[in-house]
Amino acid sequence: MKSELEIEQCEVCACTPTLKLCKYLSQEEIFALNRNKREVVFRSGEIIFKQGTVSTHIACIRSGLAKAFSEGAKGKNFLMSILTPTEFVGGMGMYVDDLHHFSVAALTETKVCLIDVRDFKEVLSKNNMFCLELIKRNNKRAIQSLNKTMDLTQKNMHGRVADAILYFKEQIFKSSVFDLPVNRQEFANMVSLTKESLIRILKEFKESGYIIICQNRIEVLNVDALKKISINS
Amino acid sequence: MKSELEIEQCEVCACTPTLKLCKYLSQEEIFALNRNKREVVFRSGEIIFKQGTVSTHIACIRSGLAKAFSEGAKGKNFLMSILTPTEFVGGMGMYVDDLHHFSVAALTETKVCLIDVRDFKEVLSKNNMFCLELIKRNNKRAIQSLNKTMDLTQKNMHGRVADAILYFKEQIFKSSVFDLPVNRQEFANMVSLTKESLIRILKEFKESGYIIICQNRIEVLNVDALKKISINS
DNA sequence: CGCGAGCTTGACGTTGTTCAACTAGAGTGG
DNA sequence: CCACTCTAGTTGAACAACGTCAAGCTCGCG
Repeated sequence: MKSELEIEQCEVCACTPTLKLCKYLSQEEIFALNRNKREVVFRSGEIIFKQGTVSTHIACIRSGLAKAFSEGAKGKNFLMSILTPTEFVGGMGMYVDDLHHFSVAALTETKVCLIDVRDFKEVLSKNNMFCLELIKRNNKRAIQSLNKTMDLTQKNMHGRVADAILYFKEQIFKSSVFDLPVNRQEFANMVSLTKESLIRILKEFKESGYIIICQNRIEVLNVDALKKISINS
Repeated sequence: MKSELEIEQCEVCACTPTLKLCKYLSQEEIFALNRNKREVVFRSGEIIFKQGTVSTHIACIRSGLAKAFSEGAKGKNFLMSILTPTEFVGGMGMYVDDLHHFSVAALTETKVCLIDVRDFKEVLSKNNMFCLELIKRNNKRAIQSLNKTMDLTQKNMHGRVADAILYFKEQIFKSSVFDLPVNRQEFANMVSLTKESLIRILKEFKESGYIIICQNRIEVLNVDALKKISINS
């Protein structure tokens, strides 16, 4: 059984201001989402959702970092996004085939809340504002996804790598210095490159003085140069 | 004023079985959607929605063919999909920024119903099942979009062109013989290639006996070969 | 100390683009 | 009816971008 305190924390999880999905939920509905909820800690590297399996839960990242990635043919993976705390994930197959269409794995030790998709659907079916919030969130993701597809298909290597560095700096870590949570191969998978090409470009950026890179630590020195490369590529 | 007959037709437009978005709408709600609806015919080439403009309407394709395309930097366009009758389009910016995030243009003479997005939102805000149907449809599109991104970033030219031919054959025209509704440049934009590369590959497929191509008419002779190319690329 | 995984580098090969030239067909005006 | 032009399509040669392969490196760890 969960203690009162744990339920309190879980409300925070489901209703954090940055997510806003749940701002219109009643106490009763929050309780419904919490009913079968499991709080689980995944170690670095562990799979949270596996592409192709039945989607029984929605996950909310409580702490740590995770990656969402699509497993393509011949082991070619595409890293779609880095998931940070308070992000929801899962549910792309909801009302379609109830399958996971991509995989999610922990990049660091990651605590997630797993909400039963049936509870989620029940609240959706009764709370209209909750539906509208979900539509809004899905639309935001669709826009991002379209932009990413445009970038991947139209920009050259340099532009894509610059974009990824800026993504880590501005979206994920909100700091000019950060430790990459992915290895070179995974980084390359983010920008649809081979690891060799990625390494060469990181080296170029380093030699041009745009970044300092030492092991997995990156410091961005010249944001403007990277943005210029991103735009002109 | 619309005649009774026109309203009848419009109900068909909004509630056609293949769309299913409206199967849970009451007469009153259908009337609400129809209230400010405009039925408009666009000539081939005309813009229906322009990327970056305010999204005031949802369009439903009644007849003809249209293309949804994202306008990238330096005039590089990406043709996202061909829209056929009963498809809904627009609304990606709904509840986000109310802008169009891609353009839509008629490929042939195309009749569309333009539904005021405020009416659409009003029905959404009152009809839960309608919301759920929209979520379902958006999820389907998200899955397709993800698959397309994977194809574009991981398959080689031959695979992408084979996919596009099969897309026309199986999804759009449901026939082995069809007239391309796009020119070579637009076809190339679908598969993220230059028109020269596309032309060379079509020629190869022709010389291999997989297709007959004469002007804009394509006949698919060897589906299995194309599917094999698609998978192995 | 040796081992192994991830990282880095260089040489080379392939893929796909660019550029320029040419062709075919459709419209246009004399 | 014939030039003329304009656009879309096609082709080839040169080129750039990116991937592949193989080798060597680094560093943590047993």
